[in-house]
This record gives sequence, structure tokens and C-alpha cells, in this order.
Amino acid sequence: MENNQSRMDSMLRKLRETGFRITPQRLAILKVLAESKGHPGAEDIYAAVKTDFPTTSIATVYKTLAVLKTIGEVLELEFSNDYNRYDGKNPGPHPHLICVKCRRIVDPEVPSLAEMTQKLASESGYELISHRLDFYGVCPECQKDR
Amino acid sequence: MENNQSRMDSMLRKLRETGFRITPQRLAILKVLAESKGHPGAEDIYAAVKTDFPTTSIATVYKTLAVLKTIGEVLELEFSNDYNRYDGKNPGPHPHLICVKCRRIVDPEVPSLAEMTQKLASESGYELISHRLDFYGVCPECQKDR
DNA sequence: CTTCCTGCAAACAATTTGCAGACAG
DNA sequence: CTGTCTGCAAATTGTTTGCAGGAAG
Repeated sequence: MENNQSRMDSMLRKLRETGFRITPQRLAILKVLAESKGHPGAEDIYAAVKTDFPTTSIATVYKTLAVLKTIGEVLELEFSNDYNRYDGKNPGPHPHLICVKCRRIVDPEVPSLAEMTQKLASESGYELISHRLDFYGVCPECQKDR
Repeated sequence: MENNQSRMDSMLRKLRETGFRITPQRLAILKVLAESKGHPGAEDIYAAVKTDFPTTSIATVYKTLAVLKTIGEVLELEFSNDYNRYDGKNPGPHPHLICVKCRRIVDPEVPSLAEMTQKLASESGYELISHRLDFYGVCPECQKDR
């Protein structure tokens, strides 16, 4: 896992390379993404950014996230019920473990996945681009209080 | 894979067991789900139902889908961009292979998944309820015309 | 008969968009 | 300077909800 600073640098470099501008709002958003431990939603990011940079709007957060998605620097986890969540620390596809009670999301180790994906590609004839693997369950924490 | 008739029967039995009523609208919706080859969205189901039963409303389709979800007789595939898709033939969690061009969804064979899930449960301490595994790619068909 | 279901229309909520002014490069 | 970005507010869209009348059991 890259550290916060290298993630920040990586995102900035990619933005410059692809001709996007570096604005204070974008810097603030990148900082939140690079430092976020969990998997924040757009409103979470907005709230965090506003403490640094109070005039930022939610639209700018969404627009910046859209830019980061297109350059592959953030992973979007879509949910049609709940709001979408973003992973700026590890933007490549990887499994998630989602607690259905507290909605907290963590990244588990699933070693056999790469191999499985490889096998599926050769068997199905698809040109695989990405994948999404979510496990739903009750985390140890939430199993206590029921 | 169960055949259409047995899926139909299974859904009907489960509805009765759980105290839900059997209405003509629900019958028409169940029929569409039991017969559907692909992974239709709510509007697709609505359109198909209307040819049989023209007065049905989209709200009834959604409400029936909600009932079927709660009794575990349909699998909902959420998408925050696109509309949600439903699988009435195979309502348990299973992998999907989604073409990013034509949006067609098929069910691939992924044998090692059960084992992988089992291992994750014991390692993480989570009480696993469900999972979702989607592969995104370009199907052989869409690879031709580009 | 009673309770659940239907169909309509209005409500919802997260996300997206249009636009005028601001600012990065 | 020029084209992109921002912030506001309005629009969008799939889905959900409230309610009055209708039908299942």
C-alpha cells in the first residue's frame, strides 16, 4: 500500500499528464482521498473538504471524482440504495467486505482472485477490464450488540 | 438450473408460505421472471407484463420485486448508473459477467468461489450473508465490431 | 368482511448538468 | 488571454411512497 504522500503525488502527476488543472479545491479533495482510511461517500468528502476550504461545493466534489475516475485514480463503489463510496488509496479493483449493520467497508485479503480472473478470461473469451467483488456480512464488532 | 415451471412453483409456494397474496399482476410478473433468459430491469419486466396484462403499473412491478427480494426469490443486481437488473431464475448469489458495450449479462462458471468465500469467513471473523462478484469486459460479440 | 394489493401521481435522493463569472496556466 | 473550473440552482432518473378504491382469501 502506498503512503498518503505518494498517493497524493501520483494523483497530481496523473492530473498534469492528462492536462487537467490543479485548483485549490482539487488539491483539498485529493488530500482527503489520499488520507482517508475508510471508503467515504461524496458527502463525506465534501464535509471533510469544507473544513479546509469552506467555499467548495458538492458539484465540484462530484466533478473532481468524475475526473479521477476517468484517469483511474479513484475507485468508485456503486450502490443504488446507499450513496456511492470512493477509494482513493487503492484505485484498482479489489475485494471489499461490507458490514450490513454499520455499513463500514474494509479490504480483505483474497489471494486466489487473480488466478480466478485469469481463468475466467481464457474460458469465456471476454476481454476482461475490471471486476467487483463484495462480500456482505456482519462484522465482529456488530455481532456483539444484537 | 431449475426449469421455468419449477421456478414458478417455487416462487408461488414461497409467496403462500409467507402469507402474501397471489394476484393476477403478481402471476404475470412471476411468469416473466421465471421465463426470462437474461437479466431484465424493472422497465423490461413492466413492458413484458403489459403485453399479458395491460393495466399493470410500474409501481406494482417494483412492489412485487420488493416482496420477492425479501423472500429470497429474486436476486437484485444494483447499479447506481444504470437501472437495476433482476435474476428470477437463479436467486442466490452467483457471479456475473457484464459486457460494458452491450450491457448484456451472463452467468459464468467460477468453481473456486465457494471455497474462497469459506476461507474469507473463517479468516475475517465476519458472519458472511451474501456476496456479489461482477466481471466487466467486452464480450466476444462486441469485440468484433469496433 | 377484512386486510392486503393496485394504480396513480407526487415525492425522493443521489448525482448530473447548464450557465455565468472566476482563475489556472 | 483563453479555456477550463467553480458554485449555484435546477434538472434528471430510477425507485419509493401515500392514498383511495378494488379484490384476495
